[in-house]
Amino acid sequence: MEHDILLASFQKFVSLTDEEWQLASSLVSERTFKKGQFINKEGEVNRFTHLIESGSARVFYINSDGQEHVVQLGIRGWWIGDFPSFINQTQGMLYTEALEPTNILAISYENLQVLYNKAPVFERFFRLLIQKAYASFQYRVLHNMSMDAERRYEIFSETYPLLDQQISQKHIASYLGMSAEFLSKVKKRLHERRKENKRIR
Amino acid sequence: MEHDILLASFQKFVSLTDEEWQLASSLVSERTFKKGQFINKEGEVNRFTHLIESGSARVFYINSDGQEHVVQLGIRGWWIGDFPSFINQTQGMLYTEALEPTNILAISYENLQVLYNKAPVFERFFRLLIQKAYASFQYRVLHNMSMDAERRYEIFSETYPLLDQQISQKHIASYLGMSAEFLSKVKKRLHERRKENKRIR
DNA sequence: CGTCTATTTGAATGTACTCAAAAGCGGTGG
DNA sequence: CCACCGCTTTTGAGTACATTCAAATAGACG
Repeated sequence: MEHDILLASFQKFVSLTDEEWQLASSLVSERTFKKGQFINKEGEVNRFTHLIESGSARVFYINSDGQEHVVQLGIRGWWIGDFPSFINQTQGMLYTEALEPTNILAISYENLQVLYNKAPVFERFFRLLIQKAYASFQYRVLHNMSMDAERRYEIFSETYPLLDQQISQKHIASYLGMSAEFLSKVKKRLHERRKENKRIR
Repeated sequence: MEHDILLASFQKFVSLTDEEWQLASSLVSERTFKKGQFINKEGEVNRFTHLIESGSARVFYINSDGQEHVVQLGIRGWWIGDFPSFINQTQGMLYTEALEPTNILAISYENLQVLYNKAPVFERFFRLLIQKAYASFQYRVLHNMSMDAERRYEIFSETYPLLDQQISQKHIASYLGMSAEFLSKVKKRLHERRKENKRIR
């Protein structure tokens, strides 16, 4: 089916009638990005919210010293972007970049208002999606604040094995709040520990 | 006026008719907490959202090692609590504690639904409030990720001088993601730097 | 195949933490 | 009103976790 990943995403939170699905489907556009291309940039108002159909992307922040900090990672099925900017239609602080050839389903802010007005079920869906994003973000921050680098990576790789496979360690390191070199060392320690455990058993 | 801090808070985002204000005012309850008393605890569903009328409070997280991490601080005029828990009516991860004798205006989740249904302007208000909370939280996390301890405190004390005055350094240190001892050293360094600058001028 | 980027590894460094002790401050009761 | 108690803040010494820099290796892409 066309846009089946979008339907699947909706169905995680709500159920739709055929008409509702047709409506949503008609208001969605498809966008294709090359590796390294920006989906949006700092200072822009994020006019679209994006669902990844294929490929992967990262959302990141550049601080005053020019350092990049990854805020969010996404692969097929994940909604990505600067939520606060999109929701509030305010200037964003973040960049979103395709990490490989990436296909995206996009809904514009205007079309989303149309959806809200014609079918309240979508208001419910996006409210839930945003609430979940907020809660996940909070959860992640609490984890980062309270665990050391090794446990952060351990939990990440168990929670998101697909991300861990598909996305380069450089970006995962930044997402986890450590340098790329240090993640390399962390992984080495973990591997050695696992070998130890095998021998003991 | 009764509950004037609540009216002031509403008026930051929306304007209300007399009827709307009467309605809201009637659905608000007042709650008083002693120093050290918990407004809500981890594992509970946060049934109320709270606006501080007087006093102060902190929202914090206890990790698996028993360490506390302050997520939010509030004084008069601030809404506090575990937003994700209240919005989603799910089990919270956070504690909220009064830091001194504290008076709070509370709206229950049920009363909030009544408000939403009778006067859509409140739906707009709380959507904006939550969006702002999310955006602020994101902003703060990006700051914490990308600045060292000294700049974090410098920006905090400039942005929230009232918090800096009213709340103990122990909790501010935790909010800023550093130990209380280290914040003490940071402040000392800043004072010395300011003396230096005076001499040079 | 060659170039460019990502990853690994090691050494030196640094920022912030822990622990311990002293000093300061505020509240309470005798 | 003063003395004491408990909590917060300050200070110093030692330490640990993670960073930076540099160089070597591996891997991806045209």
